[in-house]
Amino acid sequence: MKEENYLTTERITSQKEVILNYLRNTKSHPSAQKVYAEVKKVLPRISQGTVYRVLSLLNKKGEVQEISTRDITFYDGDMSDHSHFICQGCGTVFDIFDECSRCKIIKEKKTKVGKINSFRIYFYGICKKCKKG
Amino acid sequence: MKEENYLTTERITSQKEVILNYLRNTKSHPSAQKVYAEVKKVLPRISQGTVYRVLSLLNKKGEVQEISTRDITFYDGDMSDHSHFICQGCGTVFDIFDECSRCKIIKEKKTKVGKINSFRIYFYGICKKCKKG
DNA sequence: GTGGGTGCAAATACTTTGCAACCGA
DNA sequence: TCGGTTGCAAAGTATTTGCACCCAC
Repeated sequence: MKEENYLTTERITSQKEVILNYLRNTKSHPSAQKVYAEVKKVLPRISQGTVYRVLSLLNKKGEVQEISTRDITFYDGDMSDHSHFICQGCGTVFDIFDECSRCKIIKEKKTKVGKINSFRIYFYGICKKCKKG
Repeated sequence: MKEENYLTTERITSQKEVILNYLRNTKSHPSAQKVYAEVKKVLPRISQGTVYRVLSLLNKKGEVQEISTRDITFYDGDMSDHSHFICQGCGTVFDIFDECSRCKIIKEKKTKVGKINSFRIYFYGICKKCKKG
């Protein structure tokens, strides 16, 4: 009758280290496929399955965050307090460090959804570049 | 040399009408699969492809809106000004009519992303129910 | 040595698309 | 009639998973 995380010790492997290191040192928001391609340069034998499993694990641990768009899930190694703007045209993810005080209040107060201690804010729209073209 | 929407007239079909009617008259946020299942009760011969195509069309025309989560894209026939809260635990989409004045300002002013006339706001977190369980 | 992690490949699941038939204007 | 739309089925794509082997502790 094993519960989640019951009596298990997480093991540190080079795969995890390389993936986390890559996400911490990029300012882009790579997809799992992109992470796979990049990490493969360092660890040629790594598999897609491992990349997806490690990314999921890191997300659950709060070491990285997932940014899910219509088609692809992107990953961000920057866990500082910021929001994201996702362009519905080209799918690009932009960081928004411009903090919203009203949203800060919502974060700490009751909402119709219930009491929420922390959540992420996403903006969906059309970016400057796509608006032109 | 046909451009997008160049010299084409949109045709009104029962498929479109039934799908739009269904989305306008539900307060839930059904997935394409759910729309397919429900509409099939009225139009037994409708196909998944048609449902996806019509939903995509209605979204482009601004008659309904897509709400994309990690796994599934949901559809909302309510185009009034409101935001969404998406539970990362159970995937449920909640409406948030609690307007954020600061975000309203961002909507109309320049941001680091560029000048944005309209966009949607999404909150990702854990809902009350999932927090308990 | 033990059991969590990994590589590999097959399987999922949602969504898209090619094509011939269909039908609204 | 004309060409946008549909049904059907196959294909596409991101992601997940079963399993035997591997290796960090």
